[in-house]
Amino acid sequence: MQRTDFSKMACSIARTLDVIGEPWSPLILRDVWVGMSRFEQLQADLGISRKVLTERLNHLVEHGVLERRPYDNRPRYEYVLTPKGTDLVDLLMVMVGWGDKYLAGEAGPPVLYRHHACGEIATAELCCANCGKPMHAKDVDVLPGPGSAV
Amino acid sequence: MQRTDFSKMACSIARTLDVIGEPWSPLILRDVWVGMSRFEQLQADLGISRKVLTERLNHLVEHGVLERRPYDNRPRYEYVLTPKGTDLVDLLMVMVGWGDKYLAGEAGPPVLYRHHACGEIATAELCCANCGKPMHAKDVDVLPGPGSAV
DNA sequence: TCCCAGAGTTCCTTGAGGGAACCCTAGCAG
DNA sequence: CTGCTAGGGTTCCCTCAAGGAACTCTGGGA
Repeated sequence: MQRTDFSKMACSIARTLDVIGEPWSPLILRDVWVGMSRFEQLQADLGISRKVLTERLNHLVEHGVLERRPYDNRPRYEYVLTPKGTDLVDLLMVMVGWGDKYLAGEAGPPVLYRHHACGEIATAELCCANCGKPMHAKDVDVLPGPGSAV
Repeated sequence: MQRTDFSKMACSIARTLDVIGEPWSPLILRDVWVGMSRFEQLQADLGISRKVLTERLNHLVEHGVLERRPYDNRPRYEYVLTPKGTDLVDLLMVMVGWGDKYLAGEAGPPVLYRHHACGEIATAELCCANCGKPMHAKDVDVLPGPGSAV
């Protein structure tokens, strides 16, 4: 939890950060995405403190990003992405794209994506949902919306 | 700075978080993006501690995301996005998209984007750079790449 | 000469992250 | 029916980063 509460700001970035902006949260999501779903697995893979892992998982469950579900008669649980959480993977894919481009170095990208639709190894790009053309920082004007603070 | 150093992990998400994963960093980037470039402006708009703002700006400049440039004969500086930083705005736009969808509430989205190419208010979507079709979590297989730790 | 604004720096206090040890709940083996 | 084990957490203490307020430094301008 940040010291300053971002959730009250009139900004979707700040509100998103309130959900997954804490340290480790995106990495937990990544692991769950690629199939690592149990407490012990996550703790061992990330090397995160058990206390912090507990806090993060609870926070993500509270916000509807993960679902905690039993997988045994014994008190055993696994964490899976909800639809809301699955949509957050978009964010991870964009982070991967930027990291691959600027930080991967000589070794090249650690993971690759094969796109089902075309069968090729490909990267993700931001496009306009309306016209389908590329949509980056320089391709848009920013305008105040209905939920603006002003 | 997180206690645990993410920059050594063989993961582009972790390495990206090492650059902009600290609290406030994405919000600083957002402000710079929409034209707020000076220390006093940022401090007043965000309500961030001056000490932390200094740390964050230095960190972002060191990593080549922002450039610190003088704008007066007096020792006055402004911060502007580098091309590397401009590419990070993609990440912000995806965060905005997710926040708008799940967290905006009744008031609606705080900001809107007008896409130059089509002139319409639009949202950003992730597409395959190869075939141009939508590319979300369920549309890809994840494969180990050349920079994989294994 | 004094005042001012921008851009930091210094100092103190509090509380979150790291790490290790501990606990609790089934199953199962003897 | 006792003890062992594994998963999934709690508890505790220590350190260091975030908050916040006060202070500094630089170069105009009145």
